[in-house]
Amino acid sequence: MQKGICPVIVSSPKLPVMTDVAALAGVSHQTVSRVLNTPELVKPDTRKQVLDAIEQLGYRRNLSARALATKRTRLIGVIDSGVSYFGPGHTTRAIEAAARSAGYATITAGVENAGAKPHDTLEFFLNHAVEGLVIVAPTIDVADAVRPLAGTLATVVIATGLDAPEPMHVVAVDHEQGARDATRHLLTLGHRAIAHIAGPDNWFDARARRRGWEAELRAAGLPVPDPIPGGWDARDGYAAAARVLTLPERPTAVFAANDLLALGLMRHLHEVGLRVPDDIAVVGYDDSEGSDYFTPSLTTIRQPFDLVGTRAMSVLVKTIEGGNPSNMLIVPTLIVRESCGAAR
Amino acid sequence: MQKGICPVIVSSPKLPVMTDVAALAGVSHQTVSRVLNTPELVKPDTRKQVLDAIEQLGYRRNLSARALATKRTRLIGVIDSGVSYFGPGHTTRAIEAAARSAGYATITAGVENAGAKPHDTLEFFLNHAVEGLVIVAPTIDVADAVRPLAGTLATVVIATGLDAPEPMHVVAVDHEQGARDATRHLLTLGHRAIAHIAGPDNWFDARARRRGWEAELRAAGLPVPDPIPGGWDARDGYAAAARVLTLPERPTAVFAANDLLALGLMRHLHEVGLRVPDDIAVVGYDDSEGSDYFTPSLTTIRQPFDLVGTRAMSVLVKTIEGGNPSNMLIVPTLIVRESCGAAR
DNA sequence: ACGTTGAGTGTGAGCGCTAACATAGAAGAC
DNA sequence: GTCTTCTATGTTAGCGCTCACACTCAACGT
Repeated sequence: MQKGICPVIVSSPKLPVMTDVAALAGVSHQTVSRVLNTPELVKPDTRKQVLDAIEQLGYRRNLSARALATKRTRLIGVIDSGVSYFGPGHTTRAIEAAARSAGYATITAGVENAGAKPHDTLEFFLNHAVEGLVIVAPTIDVADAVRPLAGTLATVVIATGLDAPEPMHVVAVDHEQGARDATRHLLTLGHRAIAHIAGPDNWFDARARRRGWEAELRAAGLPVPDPIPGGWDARDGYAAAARVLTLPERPTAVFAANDLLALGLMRHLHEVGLRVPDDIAVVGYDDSEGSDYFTPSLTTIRQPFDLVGTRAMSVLVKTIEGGNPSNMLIVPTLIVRESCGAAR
Repeated sequence: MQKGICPVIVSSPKLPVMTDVAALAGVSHQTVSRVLNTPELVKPDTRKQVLDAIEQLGYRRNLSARALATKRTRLIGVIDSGVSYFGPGHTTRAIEAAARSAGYATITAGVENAGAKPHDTLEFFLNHAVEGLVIVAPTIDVADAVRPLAGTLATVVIATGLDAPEPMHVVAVDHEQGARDATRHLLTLGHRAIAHIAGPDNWFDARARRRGWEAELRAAGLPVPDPIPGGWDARDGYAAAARVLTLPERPTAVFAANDLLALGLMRHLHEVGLRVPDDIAVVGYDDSEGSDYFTPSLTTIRQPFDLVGTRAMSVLVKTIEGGNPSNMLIVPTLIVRESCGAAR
């Protein structure tokens, strides 16, 4: 509540424009433009003159004018779930970094935010004339909303097992394989009754993990019980635990669709006096921060989030710039820790 | 490697522009502009004509042209740490949502990403002519890098205890108070030797939490030991545990600067056979996801991340649009759970 | 001597929008 | 009925950049 001089933001005298630079350097505005865009076409002496003038005036080019003239915004839209889950958050950051070094800026918007529908988010991006779209951690409805656009707008989806991937590009993390690895690990340890707590059924990732678990059980000639419906949160895992324990054939191991589910599950098991891994083995997914310090530390599946983000951008940029992006399946890795042991 | 028709992105016939809409509606382009910007100045009949034409053509206005003409980009830069910590991630999402409904788009960039220095990130935002800047979870060096700009660019920092806050605006979460609450809670339970595992010393938040702990101990007439240096990660908490246990006066309680530190600490205590809360009480900070399902569940301090984001945007928008933002101190709340009990 | 090349630079138009002003016509004042 | 006022709309000139093209001048071949 102090009284004082409020440093009002004075509208600066006038930002220098290209012709100002040109005048100072003694060249035409087009030469300045060339120095900025195709420096190799400008004689070194001239170039230096211009660069000095730019420096001296503190000139920055007006990207709006540039976008207007070139019809390219160099903007990329990133759609995420709007919830700060560990994995997607990580990937989004990697995308931003990769975009920036490729000369693009990202505008991010969460779907599910404040009741915003996927359609609104798309509308937002379209208004901003993004040149490409990355969809992180897609749900069915987001994918459906985006699909009609994918023919005209470069689009990359980060997901495995997307039905009808064309005309979207897919950067696939092989969650099905990750889930198989997790399940196989438990099989190798001698477990024969392995339950699964699933993620939200409208997420592609959750479905893929479920499919991997099913496939591996089937490959081992084991019956496949119904997965326990879950979500992504610890409380879902906690709630699912009760159902795990009342399954007709009491499982000796549980594969949870993410680490938080596993945490909630382990908490519940602890409360009812069951020990992990001695009584029930648990495997999570994501290698979330802290999972290595849970008690017991969590066996889990690690995804290379940075790589995923980098790949997504490289595919997107190639698509935008008319290349032919190669496909690549990113395989997550099993991290063995304390939460599973041999079956009794 | 399938051979097939690659659906090349055909450059669309031509996106409709304002004059196309005007022609169809039988008005001038300026009337179209008015319908979009100041609809109340247009006669309802005309307005409907125009709106119908817009609908029919699928017209979207070109924001680059608009920005060029108005000299306003309606872009806001968000600087975050570049690491997906729980709190900042949450806040960033809230900022995005709030910005969108205020008619702005956010471009986010992490500092610390891929060795990018704060200066580069700032350069990036300046090139994009952002109208405002929000700094989430600031470190000393980011604040220092931004300070010189704050006179000319609307800037909001989310932090308490920022030295020389002017001319930046500050949306303050009273972490000092939060830390005092945490510490007082332990004092009330009878603890007299309360250690602190601190966050990274170059984060304002970490410093504020430390100060709160110190202030509360001092107010209780207790000696203030040196805080144990930590970080934000579980492994830092784990490492700090060893130092906690070798403190001259063995603490009966520990206040950790965030939940992950607390988790790492508890893990270590568990390994050496100490029980929480019976042997040592622990309080965390942030109410991170999962902290309510740790074993034991973690007493912690919860911040209203969404509110913080919303407030930050409201202050920023007011600043941009020439208002006089009011200050407000956001107070976090203590969440009591299992990880602390009465001192022995 | 002449055209021919090509490297380096300049000129003018125009991207799609808004701001400022100009205009037309209806409504009201006297 | 004329003058003013107000409402609704049209006209013109940029915003700052890039594109397409025009130009200049040396170097070179014939």
